[in-house]
Amino acid sequence: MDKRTGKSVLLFPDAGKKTNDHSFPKSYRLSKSADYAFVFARPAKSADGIFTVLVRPNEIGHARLGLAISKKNIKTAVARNRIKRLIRESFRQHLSFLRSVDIIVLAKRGADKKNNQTVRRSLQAHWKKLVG
RNA sequence: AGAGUCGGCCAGACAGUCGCUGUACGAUAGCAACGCUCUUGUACGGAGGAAAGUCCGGGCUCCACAGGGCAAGGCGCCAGGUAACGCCUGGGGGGCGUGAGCCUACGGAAAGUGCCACAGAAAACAAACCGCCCAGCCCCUGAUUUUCAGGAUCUGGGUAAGGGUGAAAAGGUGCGGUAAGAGCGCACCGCGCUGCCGGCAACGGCAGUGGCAGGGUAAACCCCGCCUGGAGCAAGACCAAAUAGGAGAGCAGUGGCGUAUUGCCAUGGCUGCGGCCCGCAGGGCUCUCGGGUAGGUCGCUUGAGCUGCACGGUGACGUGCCGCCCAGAUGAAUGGCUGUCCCAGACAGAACCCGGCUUAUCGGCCGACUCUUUUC
Repeated sequence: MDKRTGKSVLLFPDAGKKTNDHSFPKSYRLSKSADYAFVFARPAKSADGIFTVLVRPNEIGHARLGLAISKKNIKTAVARNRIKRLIRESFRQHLSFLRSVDIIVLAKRGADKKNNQTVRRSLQAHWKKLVG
């Protein structure tokens, strides 16, 4: 695989460098059922064969991420963990690009069959479509 | 060298970089009585052998509980280990394998009940299809008749050797015996009983004795012995906003009693209808209290713990001493990217904690042992 291809996929050339913008503390996650209900009520949607992404603007001033990876769609705990980690990582790297929105990512059946690069590209497309 | 058996161990590695999470020590800010929270720095920890299935056994928590019995469920050769077990260790019986070894729900069928397809005469207080043997009536054949010999049908009786059916048909093989047969008799094997010996025991060995009891099935009911109260960390304890609801207290004023302050009694308060009063309808505001929801804190990881050594034990394991702290998340951390290397990385993710069992699993390493072949 070409080294340049891997890096050029990122939206920001400085992604991967040490910047405060790329930390991902607990306050940047949806942690209450009320937060989830807020997004599910009036979401903007974006979907492909891997994920369904729901977005709703919030008043907090930064983006927050919530995950809904069902046991029904992805069987083993190991596969669910992998998908969640990839989503969080992509969210973290695009945090300065994402504005003040609450995001919920739902994984579809078969998402665990895709490799890491495919998953990353899918997520970038979702961020662009919903926020850009 | 090949094939195999048993036991133990590992679970891609390294580097750079960006993150997540816990603890410790700091820094900044906020609330400010210890302290708590936000952000942040440094250091050190951060999934498994099965974390899985949730099939057993415990700890822990709450509820229930005088004692005993019944029911229900589980377990089932013997001894030991253990907190406990359906687990483990050692031993015995049975089965498989040339062997190292492996498998084994392995108590009771002379307490009772049920079931046993098909085949077969018969599947259970035994019975007799084809047979074999004996006797009798009548008939046939042979030698002159009686008589005798042979044969056939039928009748009565004996028999369980042989045939055939079946997973299984009142032990097996052999010799004797008999009309034919039969443990009828004998020898060996099997079985039962008795005694002695070995063993804690299961059980084994030896000797004597009985001709020999009687189908299978108890992961069918059942009998015998032993065990079991129920629910689970969403257990349980604590803090506790908003809203609704509950309990209590107070709230302008007016009149009376009282020397007076205080106090006591009555009325009454707020909203709507109404100009006002009466009246009717409804309960206002403030504070306090308790229950309790969202949410939060604890439970939450120091434990039947791990390592090493010594001792006891065949072993499971136990005892003692030195040392160690080895995940604790909670919309849920342990990862992303880049590079290098190789034998190319399987199954798979902690959720209160332990002990087991079962199931999934790429490959590799170590030790002990067995069989076969070759060489010396």
